[in-house]
Amino acid sequence: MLRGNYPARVDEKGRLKIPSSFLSVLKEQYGEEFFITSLNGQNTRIWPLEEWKEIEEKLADASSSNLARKKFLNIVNYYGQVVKLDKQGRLLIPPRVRESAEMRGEVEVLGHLRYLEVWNHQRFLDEIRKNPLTPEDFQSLDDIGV
Amino acid sequence: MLRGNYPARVDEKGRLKIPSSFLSVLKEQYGEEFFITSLNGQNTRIWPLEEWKEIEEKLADASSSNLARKKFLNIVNYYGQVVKLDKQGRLLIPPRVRESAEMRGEVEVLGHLRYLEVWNHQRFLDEIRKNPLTPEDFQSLDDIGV
DNA sequence: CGTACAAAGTGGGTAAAAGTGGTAATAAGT
DNA sequence: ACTTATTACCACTTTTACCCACTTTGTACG
Repeated sequence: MLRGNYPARVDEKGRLKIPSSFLSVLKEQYGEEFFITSLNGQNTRIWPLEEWKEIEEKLADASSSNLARKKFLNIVNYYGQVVKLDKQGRLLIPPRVRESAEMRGEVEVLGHLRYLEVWNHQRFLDEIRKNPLTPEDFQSLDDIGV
Repeated sequence: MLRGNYPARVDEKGRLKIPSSFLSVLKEQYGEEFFITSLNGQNTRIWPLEEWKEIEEKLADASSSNLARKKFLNIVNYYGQVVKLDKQGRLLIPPRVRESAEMRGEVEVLGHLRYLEVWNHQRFLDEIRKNPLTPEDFQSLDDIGV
């Protein structure tokens, strides 16, 4: 499982070094292949290919007339590419995502259990400042039992 | 399986270079022949001929009075042609499709597991801009289990 | 507290592959 | 038979993936 947050950087060639704490888990539990995409152009999602295949299967089962499904596939497919790790444990961020999600320089790599989410550092800061946890959120979390 | 998106271009002769990541899969898993058509005149579908034959068989089983089947065959046959890869891994887009789906200059080649979908770059952008994922969509995807 | 060793992270060069455009040859149509 | 259109082939340019080497950071031990 992928947890926590590690800073990292994307070099000029668009390569993202996966922090070694994530890397060891990923290599061991999954393979060397990943599906890199974005749901909104704001940040990047990195799924181990195996996890992504499961999602594909679930989507295949859903009605093909489901509008949300169609949109989701369009967007995710638009940004997405299958990428392999290089020997130094880096992933090449596809150009589309790189540009749209501003994947250069300092970034944050967040573990979301089955996938990683990558944010431009500055954008991430702005985001959490704009959206602090509200009393309603705490209520909602409380309901779940957290 | 065909996944993700690679930009490509259609040259003045109407030839589409299949991005090499797709090409290797296609050549290996299928042959050199493809059925190129469109379902709506807006974008292009490229089926490996083998996959297309399977679809034809399914259609053959369906009742010949089925109206949807009739319409589908009409449209698909109107646009469709069988095309072979050239030595450089390019496919000549049939003129009708080329014109109707605006297959010139920059295009997006999207992997849909068993076939490819090709969009005019600008048209595709307009499409996803018009249809962003809403909170309701996320709810709906959540229901599917994604 | 400092030094040395190991691990993690960074940068860049190069060979191979991918992409592009053009030309020649063949076929088709008038 | 000549012109035009189509298909196949060839050669050049650009890009990318891979590999190697250096730098920095963290850690352990003297």
